[in-house]
Amino acid sequence: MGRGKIEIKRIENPTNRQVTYSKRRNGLFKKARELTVLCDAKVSLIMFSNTGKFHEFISPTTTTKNVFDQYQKALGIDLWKTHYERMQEHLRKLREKNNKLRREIRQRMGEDLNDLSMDELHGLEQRMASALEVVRERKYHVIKTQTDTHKKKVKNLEERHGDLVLEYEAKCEDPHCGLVDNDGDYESAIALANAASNLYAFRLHHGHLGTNLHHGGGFGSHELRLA
Amino acid sequence: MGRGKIEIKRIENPTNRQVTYSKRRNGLFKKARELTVLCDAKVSLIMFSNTGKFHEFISPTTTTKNVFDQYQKALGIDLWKTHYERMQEHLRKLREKNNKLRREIRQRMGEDLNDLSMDELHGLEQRMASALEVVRERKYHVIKTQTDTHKKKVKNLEERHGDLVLEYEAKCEDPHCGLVDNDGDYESAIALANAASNLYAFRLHHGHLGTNLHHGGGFGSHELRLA
DNA sequence: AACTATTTATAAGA
DNA sequence: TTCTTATAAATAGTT
Repeated sequence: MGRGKIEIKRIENPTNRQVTYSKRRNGLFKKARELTVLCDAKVSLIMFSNTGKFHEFISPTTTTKNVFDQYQKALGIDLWKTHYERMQEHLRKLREKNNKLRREIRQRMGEDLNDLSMDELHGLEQRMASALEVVRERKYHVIKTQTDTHKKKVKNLEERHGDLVLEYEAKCEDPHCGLVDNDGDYESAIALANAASNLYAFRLHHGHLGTNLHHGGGFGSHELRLA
Repeated sequence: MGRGKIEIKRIENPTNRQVTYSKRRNGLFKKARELTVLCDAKVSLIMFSNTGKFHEFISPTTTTKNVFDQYQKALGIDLWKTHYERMQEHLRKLREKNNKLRREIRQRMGEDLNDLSMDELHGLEQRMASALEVVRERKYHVIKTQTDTHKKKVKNLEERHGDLVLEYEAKCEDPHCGLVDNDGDYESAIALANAASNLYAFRLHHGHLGTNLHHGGGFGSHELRLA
């Protein structure tokens, strides 16, 4: 229909093709609209030109989603079925695993034991006992580490204290020491004395702790008290 | 285009409408096909007649699902978004919960303890210990129930045995008993004798078990051996 | 379903 | 793109 008849095959001239696309697209839309009105039908017409341009016609009495849902129902298929099903399967497996984990945990918390046979109970008990042992060992390790650190600090401080005391005594025996000779400054001597007495108190306090730690079984009793 | 011009409005005559629908539908399909070929375009044409009949045209170079995916991409929407999103959210939550459960269980199995503080370790230990106690009690309960059942069975059998023995002895003291009087049938006497001796063996065997169970501390030692 | 008189769509040109 | 117009195609009403 036009000045000349044309063969129905791809139009090679791009401009021509584009023009024809535009004209015929409008014709198609018009026909679709007419069909919708004349025959009370629902029409969905979606088009993509070869350049990717998108156009659509949808009957005013419906929506594209609606047509799609109806389309799938009419064909008895679900185009996103595999996608959904994979998700559902994933969900199902996760839920199952979750339930197993819950059960395991409940049993390890002392619940849900009624269904367990003697052997199962026995196995559970052994596993729990050995796990408990691991936890206790870990706790012991943490205590020991902390204590060792503490011990080192104390040792270090004691040494520094000893040095200070020696130094202090040396100073006192020194002929320059004492109130007779006031060449040294008074305040610094006071500070030194204070420092020494503070350190002594510190030594007493930590010495006590240290002694306790040196006795065998110290950790054991510690653990028992903490357990 | 036809013998007369028609107004574009719903055709009230159903037959007429149906005929027009059929004719124009074909025309639309033909035009869609021509557009596909001439302009190298992708066309999806879905139609539902007012009677619910479904027809579609789809360019041979694509699929309906494809057109729909492209359609959604072109519009930047996802018609099934909410559905998907709810599923994804569900999945995410389940996975999260799963991980928490795994961690809890691993810790109760004595793994993954390094990140735990002293207090956490202590709490875990206590929880595990008390759960272990529950499991042990349950096991004790199962043992006790089984043993009680057993005991009852033994008692029952012993009583029945006693009755049989009495009955048997009574029969032997009976004047009809013995080889002198052969009124009774020989085979049944043999059978009775066999039954009695079997029962005696049974009594000895189970009597031993029963004795063991009657002693105090039986359960305790039982438990220790099984633990 | 055909037929066909008419209307409508559109190819080519401007 | 849009308009024009000669011509091809579609189709309303009829058989």
